[in-house]
Amino acid sequence: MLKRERQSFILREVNLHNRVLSVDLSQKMGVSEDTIRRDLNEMAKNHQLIKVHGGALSKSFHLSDSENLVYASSGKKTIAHKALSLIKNGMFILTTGGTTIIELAKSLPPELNATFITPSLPAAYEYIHHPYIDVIFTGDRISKSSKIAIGAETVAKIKDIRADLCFLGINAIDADVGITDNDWEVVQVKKAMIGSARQVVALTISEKLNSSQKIRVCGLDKVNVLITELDPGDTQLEPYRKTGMTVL
Amino acid sequence: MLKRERQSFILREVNLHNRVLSVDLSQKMGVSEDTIRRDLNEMAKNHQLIKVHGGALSKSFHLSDSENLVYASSGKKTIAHKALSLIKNGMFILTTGGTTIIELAKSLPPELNATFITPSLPAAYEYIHHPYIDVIFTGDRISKSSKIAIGAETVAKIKDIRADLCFLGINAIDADVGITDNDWEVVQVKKAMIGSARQVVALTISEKLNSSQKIRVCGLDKVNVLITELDPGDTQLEPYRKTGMTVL
DNA sequence: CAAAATCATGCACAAAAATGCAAAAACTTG
DNA sequence: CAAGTTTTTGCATTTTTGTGCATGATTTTG
Repeated sequence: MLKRERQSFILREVNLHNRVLSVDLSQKMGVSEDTIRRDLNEMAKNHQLIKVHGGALSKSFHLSDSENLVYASSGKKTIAHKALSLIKNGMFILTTGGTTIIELAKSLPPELNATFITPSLPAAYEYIHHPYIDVIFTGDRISKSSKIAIGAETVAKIKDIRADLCFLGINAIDADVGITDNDWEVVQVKKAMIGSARQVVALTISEKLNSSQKIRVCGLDKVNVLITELDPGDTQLEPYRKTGMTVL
Repeated sequence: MLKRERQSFILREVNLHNRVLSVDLSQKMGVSEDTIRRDLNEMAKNHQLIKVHGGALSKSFHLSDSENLVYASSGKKTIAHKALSLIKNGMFILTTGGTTIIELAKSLPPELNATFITPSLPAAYEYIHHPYIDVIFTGDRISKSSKIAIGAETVAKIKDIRADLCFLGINAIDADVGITDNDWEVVQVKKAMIGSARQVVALTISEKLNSSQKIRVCGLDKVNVLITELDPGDTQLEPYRKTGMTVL
């Protein structure tokens, strides 16, 4: 059994049962527990599941608000603040989900009047609490792990839209490889969003710069603006500035 | 049971009941009280709950000035509890939004495995946090006032469904007039939901009995079950029992 | 204040994880 | 396809983590 096969089996298993034990997996596939542990650690780093002592839990398992809160912190606030400058009244704006985008949603000024379109349930939930913003939620079936709507209908609906702006919360970005992610369905949705917007804005904390995942979302040529918590002149951003995109 | 699972269960339990006793938890999960104590201490350090002698309290219990809130929602908790008895594994369940339904969503047992279909954004947001439940959100444009999806597409989507159960959070009910509401668009959606379910369950606090609004949703002949916080034998419910519906 | 319940602490033991290392498998590349 | 390189895997060893139990301290309650 190849590593890839094994990992995709693990992913199926964990999403099906919501939890797996290293011992069980080791036995089921006839490899040592060490190997399973290494797989689980790798998959945890790719945000495919949550590693815990003794096994792993599905991403949809709700816990660690504290971790999320700590993790969000000031960097994401800085990013949100920079992103706000791009938003004008009357705009149609596509957004993904993700903690950075949620932070942005929470920072929207109360007098803003715009239409937000998103496949992310948590994002929609934030937007709906805003006094003026119109919210359009695309699609019906909602993926538990990513909490966004996925599938053909969502993609089709997004393709019917011509938005002014697309805010993309991203998982990994690299000057050569471009933007990558690790969930095929999510990538399909993101691709559709990129195709439907006049201007694409990528938001990310600097930690994710120069990293890459298994599935490609798009090349950097599609990205018009990159926003991180760093100073735009920071050397880490040099390779991205060179591609001609705006760096904020 | 893994440590994280246990803690997640505790969190759910404490948020649901506002307080937990170490002894109960220890028994429910078959671990020693020491372990529970250690969990509670750890969770307290992470600000997930408040540790007290003998158990723990919910954070929200302490934050919001309790008394009023708890009493106001205690009726709804009773209703939610009664409604739970109608839900079986594997069911397809349509629900509206509204505070009563949200209370129900929060009370769903963690091991439940069912599909919930709703046009309500807050309801979907609750369902998605549950470990097993599948969530389908109907429709795209979301009305700000009611926070539910409205319009032709939503109605069309609901009409394509054959659900086992429809939980209807209602605004006004009267033995003669039936169920009424005050938002035309919302009524259209509710009508579609009633038409798409094998069994219709109306949930309401007794306060709304014998009242009516401007727009009619349906007659009582369409309602199979009525749930209030009152005892089923209460005289206030007499007129409804007479129509032949089940009163819980 | 005294009995009962609850808690903190240290300890023991088992399960799981990290680490370093060598063998095996999978891939490059000429 | 064969030799060399990289990746993957299993094993032995050490460390860490999770759990229960005993003991004595502390808090609650009647």
